[in-house]
Amino acid sequence: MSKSGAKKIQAIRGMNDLLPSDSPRWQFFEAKVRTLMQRYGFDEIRMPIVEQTALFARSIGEVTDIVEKEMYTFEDRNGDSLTLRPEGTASCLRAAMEHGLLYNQTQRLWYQGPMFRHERPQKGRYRQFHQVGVEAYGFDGPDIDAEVILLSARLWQELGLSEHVTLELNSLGSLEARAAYRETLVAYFNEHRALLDEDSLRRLESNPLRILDSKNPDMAAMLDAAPQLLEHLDDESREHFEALKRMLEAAGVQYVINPRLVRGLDYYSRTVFEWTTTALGSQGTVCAGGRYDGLVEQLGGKPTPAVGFAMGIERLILLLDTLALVPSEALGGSDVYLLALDDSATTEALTLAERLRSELPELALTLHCGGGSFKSRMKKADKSSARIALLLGEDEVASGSVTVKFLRDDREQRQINQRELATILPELLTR
RNA sequence: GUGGAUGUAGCUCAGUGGUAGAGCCCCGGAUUGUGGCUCCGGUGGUCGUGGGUUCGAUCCCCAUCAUCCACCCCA
Repeated sequence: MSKSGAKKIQAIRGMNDLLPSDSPRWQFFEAKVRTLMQRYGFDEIRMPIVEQTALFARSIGEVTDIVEKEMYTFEDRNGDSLTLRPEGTASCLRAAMEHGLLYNQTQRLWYQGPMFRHERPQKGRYRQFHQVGVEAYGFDGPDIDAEVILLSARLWQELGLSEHVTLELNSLGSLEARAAYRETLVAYFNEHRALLDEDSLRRLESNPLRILDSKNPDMAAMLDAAPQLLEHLDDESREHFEALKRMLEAAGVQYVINPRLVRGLDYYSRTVFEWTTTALGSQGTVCAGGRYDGLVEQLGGKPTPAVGFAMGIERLILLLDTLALVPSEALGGSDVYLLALDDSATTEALTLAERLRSELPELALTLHCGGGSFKSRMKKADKSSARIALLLGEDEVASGSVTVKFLRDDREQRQINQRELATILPELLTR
């Protein structure tokens, strides 16, 4: 509260602080992801948050909502148009191409970090949000499609989410087949123009496939009778899709074919998929991706097949939270709280803490700082997650010992020689 | 960009046209070196911001900002 009356500065709308009480679940999630990627042979890549605006315009599609109205775009001091990345696929591909990672070789990459889209925030949707992305380059068969889907399925399993998410699957066909289907569809919609709502009329120009996704009940019958994407696939895409389905079945992964699953970004072709949940309100997609075989060429590289997906970390954490799936032992905190009984032993407490940290590198020890009454020091020990409090008073200093008090178990406290602490403390903590 | 709801203590929320309260939290004490339970006391708010009506507004009116939810779109 300032007396000056100056306006409070707050965080930008839709950009959230991650508070100390939140970060343990993020770390829990991130640790799961990191080891999983390693187990599947995917290597981490890190890209800048800012790119040339043209990268996104050329990859995501000029007429998509993201590019048209959701990007944080600004001019650099030298007049270049720069953009805060709205997604990771384009950046990842740019980096891989720029450093020759696609030259005569395949790549399996993953990344994690903030993305930016200027949308109205709501539950599970923020202007700065975080994604984990997975991209595989140079594989054209359905095995890699299955592999990345299985990777995601295993993550749900490890997080305890399997029962709460559904895999939706579709194929968009080759870019040529998709373009042909698009014309058929536009012709159909034009025949039934009178039934289209305002949004759909707009999409008829921009992205007619998305009309299939409409939730408007008045259009349901007309949409049901519309030409089906899956019936207009080219033979190669059809075989690819059938093979993928067989592989998923062999691996025991359940899926639902959703012929209206289209994905919003222009670069997708063939396989597209989404993992959805009903537990998060209207932002039900927690992970989505697919194939984008044409994108490398579109960005000026040699034709290179590619497949990938991105998951929304906020949404997944929200889901873990609502389902109470973050184990309490993952919540971190200290093992031991070391306190001087009064100010006379402050220095001894400090040096003892340092000695223990040298002798027991695995130990999480919080040293009481800031004085206060003995009672308040004990209260802080209690508030901490520590199972053991180490007390250091005049008597202990005089005898070179420390009092060990158990804060969570019904055990007698005891006095231990400071020199024996490093060997005894780990035992006391495991029992 | 559109619609709806909500802004009172650090948090969760009551409340009234006569300048505010509870619970939790925090601090101190009951208990000179022993936390959690209990009891007592205390700190903390220009009632989102700006304007209007009024003798007087936290309350009524207008505007604005923010948050949440939904639409759109997306992870």
